[in-house]
Amino acid sequence: MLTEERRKQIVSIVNEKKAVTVAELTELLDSSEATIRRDLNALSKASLINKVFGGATSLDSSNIKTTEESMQEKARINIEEKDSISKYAATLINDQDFVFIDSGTTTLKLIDYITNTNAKYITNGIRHAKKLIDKGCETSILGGRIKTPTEAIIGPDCVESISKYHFTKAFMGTNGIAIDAGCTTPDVDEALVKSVAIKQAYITYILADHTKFGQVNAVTFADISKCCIITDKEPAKRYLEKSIVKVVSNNF
Amino acid sequence: MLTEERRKQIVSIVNEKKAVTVAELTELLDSSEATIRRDLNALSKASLINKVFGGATSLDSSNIKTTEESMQEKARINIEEKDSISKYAATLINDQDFVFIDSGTTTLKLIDYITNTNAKYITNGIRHAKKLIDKGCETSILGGRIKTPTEAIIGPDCVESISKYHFTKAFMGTNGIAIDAGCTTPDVDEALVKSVAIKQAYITYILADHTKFGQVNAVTFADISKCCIITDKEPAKRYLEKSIVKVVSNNF
DNA sequence: GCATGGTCAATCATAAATAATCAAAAACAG
DNA sequence: CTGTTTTTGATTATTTATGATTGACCATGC
Repeated sequence: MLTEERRKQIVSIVNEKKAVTVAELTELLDSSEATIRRDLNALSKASLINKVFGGATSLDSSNIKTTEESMQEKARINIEEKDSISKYAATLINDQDFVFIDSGTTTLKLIDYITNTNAKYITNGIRHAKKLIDKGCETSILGGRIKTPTEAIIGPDCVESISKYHFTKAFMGTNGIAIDAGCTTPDVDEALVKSVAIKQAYITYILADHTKFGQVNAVTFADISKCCIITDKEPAKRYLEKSIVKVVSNNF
Repeated sequence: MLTEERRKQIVSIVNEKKAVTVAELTELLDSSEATIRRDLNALSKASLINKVFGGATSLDSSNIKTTEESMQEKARINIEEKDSISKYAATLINDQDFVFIDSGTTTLKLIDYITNTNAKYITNGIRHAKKLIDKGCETSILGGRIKTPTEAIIGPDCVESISKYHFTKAFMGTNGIAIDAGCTTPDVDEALVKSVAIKQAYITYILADHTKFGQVNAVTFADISKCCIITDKEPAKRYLEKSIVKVVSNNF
């Protein structure tokens, strides 16, 4: 088999399986370990695959895996709940919508379930933008300083440019929801961006699993009376009185 | 058999089988290896097939010249050259620099070699931003519409926000460099962003391997007299007279 | 501590592919 | 028919790809 032909096959296999070991490739392509290793080195150098210990992974999945600890750990918590919340939220997007997607893990999950490619999307998350593009959505990104470790775009430039847009729908994550404090987050700059985005949106959806209720963080970015909350378990009655709450069953 | 006739047959065979070895062709066309090789060289030069070690592959699977090649496919061309160019360019970044990094594959490679985390960076490439962040650099991103398939951020928002910045250094990729046409790219929107970025930069470096010289694309974004060109092979003398050219040896 | 199993880069010899060169054969113009 | 050009096949040295081997490295378990 031609070298180039084999390498193309490796790229296909890696992209399809997302992750593959050297041993699997030697088996599939009937080559020696040394050859496969050389191929992986070459393909990695050409930025066509991501070489890891023991094999290779596709570039897409690697982008997600390079996330810093904090985000990874966060994502592990309440996966089931976040999944159904995201799945439901995605159904709310219609054609012609101009959608703002906030940075954060819940909203990142939301993008996985988005099927509408007729709507237009704008986000302040680097990874969110990349994911939307990969799905074939018409995507814009806000400009500004990138904050580590959440990889959210923040700062005066960001706030200024949001003000020019008018969203039909905004999907926001939050660190806490409380009656008086409203929606809160620990970072001042992120809070500012969120609050301006909400101001520019016709409808705002807050995606929050049940653990977020009662939590209060440093800065408030939204009053709960002005948002629709999408969650997985019915919260205390006082929340239902003050805000519009949609409860999504776990097996939605 | 006529030479031309045989060559046409080779093209058909290659296109049909997608990949074929020299040995197979000698068998099928009843010619010597030397003849087949000569044919492959000629057909490759005429851009009718893709010559690889051991045989040939069809063009359609690897590169379509009609549209802009996707980022992935571009990345595998001239790896060594791009490597040494990027490596050198990275050494030009000092503390206190405010650096603009253009979207594109060469500049993406550049980021791999960046060691200075004291400088501040701003880019219009999604992947570029992510990579800079992962390296621990203070990074900003321009806002605007994201263009597929290059994943560059473009549009009026983008142009407007660049104008507020003043870069000490700008690193730009290009599709072509010519004496009269200057630096050119096939996309109008990308060209606009590039030209504004250059205007806001104190020094502009154009990263271009030797294959880019003499190429002209649809839109000009820079005059070569106003940029420093970093390349891998000494170009024609007329370029040296009109612009500042730094030639980086292959094993830099 | 030591051994073990797995991965990996470096090295080597072998095999294959290639470019360069040359001479013979074919096509062609005068 | 003669001299020239083109094409071809064979031969050569050079380059490239490959598989096997070695020792290094690291985590795991004894």
